[in-house]
Amino acid sequence: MDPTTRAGASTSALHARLTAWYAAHRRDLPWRGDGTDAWGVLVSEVMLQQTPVSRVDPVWRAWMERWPTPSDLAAASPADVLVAWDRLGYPRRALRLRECATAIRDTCGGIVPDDETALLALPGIGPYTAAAVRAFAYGRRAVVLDTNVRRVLARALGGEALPAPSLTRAEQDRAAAHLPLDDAGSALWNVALMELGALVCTARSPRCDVCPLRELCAWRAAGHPPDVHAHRRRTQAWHGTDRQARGALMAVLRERRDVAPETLADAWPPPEQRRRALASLVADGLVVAVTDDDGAALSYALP
DNA sequence: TAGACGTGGTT
DNA sequence: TAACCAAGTCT
Repeated sequence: MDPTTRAGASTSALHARLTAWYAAHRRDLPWRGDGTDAWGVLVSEVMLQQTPVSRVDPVWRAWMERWPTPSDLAAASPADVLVAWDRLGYPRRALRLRECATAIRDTCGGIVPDDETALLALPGIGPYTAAAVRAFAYGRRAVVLDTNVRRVLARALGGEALPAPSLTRAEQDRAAAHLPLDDAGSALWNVALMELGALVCTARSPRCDVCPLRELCAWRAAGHPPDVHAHRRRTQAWHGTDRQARGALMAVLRERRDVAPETLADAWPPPEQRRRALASLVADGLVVAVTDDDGAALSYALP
């Protein structure tokens, strides 16, 4: 039996169980509705980058109501976009999404492209989001490898508790080898795999007892061995970091849009760290400084 | 390629 | 409580 046949047979058994489970347990997320076009899917994917579904849901609904097309968002001010982004986090994503909308309007005729090269050329769109738009918005065959899919495949096929810290070539090859060959089948495979990772095959407490793949799972067959990458994972510091300072300053600016330097001093007292955070926010285009003739800051505002 | 980049719920 | 984790991208 050649490798292609083996992979095909394995995929077939997994696919049948996975799709049956998905049909019964899929969530009715707003961006999965029939009324959602490619722009809506793209917006949802950018918002969902490193951000839980529950936080994205209300923001996405309001966003699509306000800016239903790329041209609508492109015409909005950065300040309005940042305020609407609210507390989704990583506010640079909001700015990039607006730049993405501008690029779609100016270079793609206002239509979200369906080919990988054009998608990857857009601001804020990387390998995952490009594949997700092709698969979920256009029903095309694409290797969708987000954190959920990586984890499910690492367990079911690789027998490991968790995937490596960063995406490997071997993982991409394995995912490609198991992807159904047809457009519709591959699109369903992708969304079902992702949903299983989100609802059952979770990072912390996987619900193996109700998993549709349990009889086929290599990790379960191996006795659930621990994560071999554990020693390489380092936790991200937060308290007292410049990152936390940036977040505190942006929270004030979202609320007031334009504030005196003293107001920001109240929001983040340590002067040197505040200066550093503000400088980086200005460099990122998230904040603008209004200065007098001597260059002293009179106020800070959203762009 | 490793590190930077928000925010808040869960364990 | 501190740490972990969430549909990644960019530099």
